[in-house]
Amino acid sequence: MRKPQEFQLSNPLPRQFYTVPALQLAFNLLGCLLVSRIDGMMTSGLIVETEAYLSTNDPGSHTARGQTPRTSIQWGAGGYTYVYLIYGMYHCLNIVADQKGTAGCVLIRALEPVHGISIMRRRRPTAHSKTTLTNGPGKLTTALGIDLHYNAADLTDDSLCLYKGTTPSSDDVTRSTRIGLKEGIELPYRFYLTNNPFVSR
DNA sequence: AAGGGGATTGCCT
DNA sequence: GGCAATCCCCTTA
Repeated sequence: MRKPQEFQLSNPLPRQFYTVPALQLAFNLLGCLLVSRIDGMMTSGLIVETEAYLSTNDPGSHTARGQTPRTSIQWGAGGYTYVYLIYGMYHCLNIVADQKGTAGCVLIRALEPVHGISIMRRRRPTAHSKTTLTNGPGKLTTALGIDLHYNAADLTDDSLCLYKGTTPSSDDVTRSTRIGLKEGIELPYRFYLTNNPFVSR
């Protein structure tokens, strides 16, 4: 478990970090520190689980049937958020990948809490352990205070941004199929830190 | 431990 | 009008 003071919180990751293909970004995001400065409260966590959603040849992606108002942010440059409401009550945070003109994004599925753990507990009173605070895509957005207001946010600003955290070696990363989809279930586009206790179930 | 059902709403056909 | 990249609670073993 990493302590908050171990992390350098100047110089958010730059645009060029994000303007790479979604599969590459999904891998590179593991170990990065995601910081939220929302409603005057700072919370953060290390990214331990991601899923890539591609622009084409990916029936599981929201962009599979072309551009719609909701998904239009994905055709812009990488480094913006794509936040959507799911099942009427939860939000999912994605990070747009690739250059302008190409869709593709990475779903953040789980975090290891670092900063503002007491704030996260207040936002998620049903979580009765540190693990269940952020071990799922809907849980972590609630814990960090992210909703539709933070769709299309620029991650090079600082209300939501990323910092260099730990850099896992490829030996520490497991690749598998994605979770919860009806289509594209056979594609191995999920990445997580092997044996990390904060990965979703 | 595992599985089923209900909650709830913006977006797309 | 019918989903949907989820979570939580309740039941059964």
